[in-house]
Amino acid sequence: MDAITILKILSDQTRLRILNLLKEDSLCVGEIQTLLDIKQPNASKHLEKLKLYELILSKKKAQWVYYQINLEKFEKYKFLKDLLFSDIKREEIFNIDISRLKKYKNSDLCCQDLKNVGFKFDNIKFNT
Amino acid sequence: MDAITILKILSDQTRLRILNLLKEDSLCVGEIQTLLDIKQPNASKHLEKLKLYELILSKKKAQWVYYQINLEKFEKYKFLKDLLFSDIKREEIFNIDISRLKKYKNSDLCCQDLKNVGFKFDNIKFNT
DNA sequence: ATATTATATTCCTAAATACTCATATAGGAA
DNA sequence: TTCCTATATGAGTATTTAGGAATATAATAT
Repeated sequence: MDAITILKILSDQTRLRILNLLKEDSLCVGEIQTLLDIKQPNASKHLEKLKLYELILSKKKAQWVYYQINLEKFEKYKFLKDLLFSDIKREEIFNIDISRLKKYKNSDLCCQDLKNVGFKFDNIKFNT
Repeated sequence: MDAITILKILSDQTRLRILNLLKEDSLCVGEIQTLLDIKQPNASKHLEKLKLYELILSKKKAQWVYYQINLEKFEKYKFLKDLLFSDIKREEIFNIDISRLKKYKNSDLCCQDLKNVGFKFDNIKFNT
């Protein structure tokens, strides 16, 4: 696995948004799909690619598949840390995604609820 | 200019090889073309792209155009430093390119000579 | 069993892009 | 001027790839 391959994987906005979320927390496909407001097959395919090149790991729990960052890769390729934990923080889209993630985590919604709410999520007021 | 754009620019082996050379020294098109053993229009186009996104700067001297790293970008995007000065050093192709560059710099060849020698450069013994 | 939900996969299309060849531009030398 | 060299640009091609729609697989629930 060389640097070029990793750069190619990263140079897609959807995948970078996914990694940006996963660096905060482990998430299942449906959560990612809703938080980023993308189609399910699209989310699944990007996750497959990220997993194929070992940037993320997966764990199946019942019918859900949870994905998480693979810290090993982040230790090997040092540029990944600066990129995800520092450089992209200046860009709005990644901050918005994190806000939505935090709003979700602070709510009492579960994965299924979130999927039902969909991208109307932003307009919901929570009592937490 | 966002991180994705920069990642797209970097996720091409030829461009990364060019940046790898330029991080060592300022070079003209013909030198890059020969050191990397690629066609002239190809070198020119990659350099144009790197320049368009301000990863490199150019300076014209007579009929030669010299390109150099744009350090400003490397200050702004911290991941660039780790990538170029640390992560890719583990990969053979980038080390070979640097070796050829050093061999050239230690010789008394100039840009024109190098172009004439072409990729037979590797077999030449220098008396320096 | 059937129904429902979560995720993955297949097929297709549209867009992006790296490369080559041929040519154009621009500068220097004779 | 003409010739030669350095670099840039244009046209054409081939490959890659992100995304959507439809479908398949897998697990749970009733």
